[in-house]
Amino acid sequence: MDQTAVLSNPNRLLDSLTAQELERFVADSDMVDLKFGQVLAEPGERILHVYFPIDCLASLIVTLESGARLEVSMVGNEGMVGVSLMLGVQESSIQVLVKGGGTALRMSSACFQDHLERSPALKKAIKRYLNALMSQIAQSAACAHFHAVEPRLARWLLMTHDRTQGDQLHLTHEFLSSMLGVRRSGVTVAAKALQSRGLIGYQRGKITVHDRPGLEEASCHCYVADRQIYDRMLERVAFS
Amino acid sequence: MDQTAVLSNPNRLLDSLTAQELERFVADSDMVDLKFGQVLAEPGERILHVYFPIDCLASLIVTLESGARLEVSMVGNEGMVGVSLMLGVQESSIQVLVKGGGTALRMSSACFQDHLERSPALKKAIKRYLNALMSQIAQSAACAHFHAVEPRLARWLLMTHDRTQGDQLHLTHEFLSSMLGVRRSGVTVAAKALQSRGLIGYQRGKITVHDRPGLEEASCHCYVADRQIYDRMLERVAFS
DNA sequence: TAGCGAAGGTGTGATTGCGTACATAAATTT
DNA sequence: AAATTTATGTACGCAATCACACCTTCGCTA
Repeated sequence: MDQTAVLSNPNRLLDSLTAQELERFVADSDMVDLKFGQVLAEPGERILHVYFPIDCLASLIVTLESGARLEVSMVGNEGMVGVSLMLGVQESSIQVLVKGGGTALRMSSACFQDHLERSPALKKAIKRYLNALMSQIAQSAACAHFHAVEPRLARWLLMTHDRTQGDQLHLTHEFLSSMLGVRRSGVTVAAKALQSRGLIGYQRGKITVHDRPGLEEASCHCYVADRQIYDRMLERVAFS
Repeated sequence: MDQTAVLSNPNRLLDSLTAQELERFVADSDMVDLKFGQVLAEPGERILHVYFPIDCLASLIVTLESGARLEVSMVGNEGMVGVSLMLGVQESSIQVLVKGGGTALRMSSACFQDHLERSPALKKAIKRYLNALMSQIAQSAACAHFHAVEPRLARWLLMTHDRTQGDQLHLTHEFLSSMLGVRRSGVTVAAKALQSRGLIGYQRGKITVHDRPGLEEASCHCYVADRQIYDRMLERVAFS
């Protein structure tokens, strides 16, 4: 993706920037290619860069002292990595992992903070995003606690699908299990159930979404709730 | 509690304010008495006031469409209710319930936003609080998902105890069950287990903490993790 | 002081997900 | 082509929790 493409279809948090602001923003950032598995932030470590996903996808993951892991949110081109800088906090409190390779705009922390001060539109967008993110994490907390693996898997696939181009996702059961916080074989069972109903197909780390409406049916209401959170956020940015 | 007492021992988010700032802040707010069960915010509804607990305690609660409820965070005098205003969002995304009666400083939303603009120290403190809150919600998500009822109950009691004066807590099993997101009888069993080990005592809605170190032993590591989150936040406020 | 409602104790069977273990199968390397 | 690694399928016993139900006890109020 070249500069032109970015300027015409950037990260959605940048939608409300004026052409000038956007141009400056892009000029001050690098277009980077992020690979699956890359770690963008580690709890307790300093945030050196912020990332605005364009067509990549990242996960926010909590790790307990037992080693158990759970994804609490995902970030696609509706969001950014490194929000806490906007709160004046230089260290990440959570791990951020690339789970879908692709491009992102990367900017140094200092530069980002500078842009925040200069552009009220950017600041406003990021603020709203932060609010959405928090709501979403809270929703995920309840979802992970109350809902069964199968609907959660369906939800997760939908959310991932929404944030990705194409219907193919590079995801092993092993990986999914650490996102959902369940055993690998638990994922296998749930995935088979979805597959047997024709909703998805998969083979060795490649999941294909076949029937979105069916998946929505199979997922918990949290999928809809979640979409609403981000839709409302983006609406407001647009109208403000 | 009178004005003088408040000025000498206010909510901890106000610690870093200068005497002048604090005086103005208090002058612009009301001292209110909050009762158990009072609702301070409802998802989707407008935030009319913000609250800075002095010796009361509130819960942030997510309710799913099924009616299932889960507490994702609690707010004592280390925090505030209505943070999203600092992000320019006027509606609460979560329910806030008073679970420990007491006093709080209440201020109108508009006035609060005004103070935020005027006082960099206040703004800084609230920002850091927001960051802590988000980390804490994420931690709670993993905790609720992975940990058993008994350690979670122990953790919950400790956290509540930390934010309350005295060792007596007004809490029925029914209420606890909706905080932890489990059945009422599940709480009964867990509470009995803690009681039989001499860690707590209770009778008809009154829980007494007998052995804090013992409770810490019985709770999951999340209690410590959580304390660290807020300790770090307050440290930084002090040094900044 | 009788009655009522709220709070707590207990039990039973069903279900979900865990821990573990082992088997198969597809890709990758040698 | 053989060996190895990675990914997936499956099974079994166990533990936690659920859903439901019923009983007891305490404290308030009429």
